[in-house]
Amino acid sequence: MGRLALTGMKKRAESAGGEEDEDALGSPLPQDFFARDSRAVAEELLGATLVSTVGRRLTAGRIVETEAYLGANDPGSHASTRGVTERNRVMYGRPGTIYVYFTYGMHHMLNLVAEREGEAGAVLIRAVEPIAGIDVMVDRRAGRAGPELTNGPGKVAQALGVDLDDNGTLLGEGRLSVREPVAPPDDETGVSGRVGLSQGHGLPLRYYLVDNPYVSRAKPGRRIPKGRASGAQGRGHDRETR
DNA sequence: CCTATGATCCGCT
DNA sequence: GCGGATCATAGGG
Repeated sequence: MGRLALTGMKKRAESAGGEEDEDALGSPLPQDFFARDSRAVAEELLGATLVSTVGRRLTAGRIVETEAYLGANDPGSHASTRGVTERNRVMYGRPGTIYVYFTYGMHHMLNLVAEREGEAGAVLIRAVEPIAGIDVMVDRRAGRAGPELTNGPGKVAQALGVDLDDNGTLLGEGRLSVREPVAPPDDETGVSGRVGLSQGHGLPLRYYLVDNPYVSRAKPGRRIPKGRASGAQGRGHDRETR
């Protein structure tokens, strides 16, 4: 929970488009990173930095909560059973593509496409810890501050200015990019069922940094032993209450 | 602290 | 028409 917050970020981003300041946030994750099993991508995105330059304003946050969405076998996924549709076709596209959809008549959901071309898979960004451009985020979030700023998928999209214009674009080529973790994440990772689904909520596909204050909500989960690869198996009786 | 409910569009059946 | 990978608010304990 090191406060690496770059509080005094110069407002040069507004005039220059943010290029210089962006580079200080770390090197972009390679495309290969996303060309893997959605669960591995979801787990390893924890600690990475999500950067937005929407509206020529730089905002960035550390990813602290994700969910994996799979293909036909996943009843909670937009790519479940039914085939390719206008909305979900991005999920079948190139790894590293941004998938944004609009729901509940008012919220945008930000996902990053995984797996490989032709196979559906994506990772929902559920929560981030603000790193840069906090004043901008507060503005976009109607004055809210603290965890309320970005502790939910709709809040993340709003704070970073993400909308349907980003849908189908590639990370690094548009207004969004993801950077390698600044420091090795020493936080423990937890896994639990996904949030808000009517189907498929039992599958352990939600990943989060244990005890991070920006994680959206407590849910029964288990801790992943340090150094282990993505563990989708096994059920624990641990409670992650907070 | 908690649970309940309304808001408000669009994609899909 | 229905219901949603949600959020903010109102109300009760």
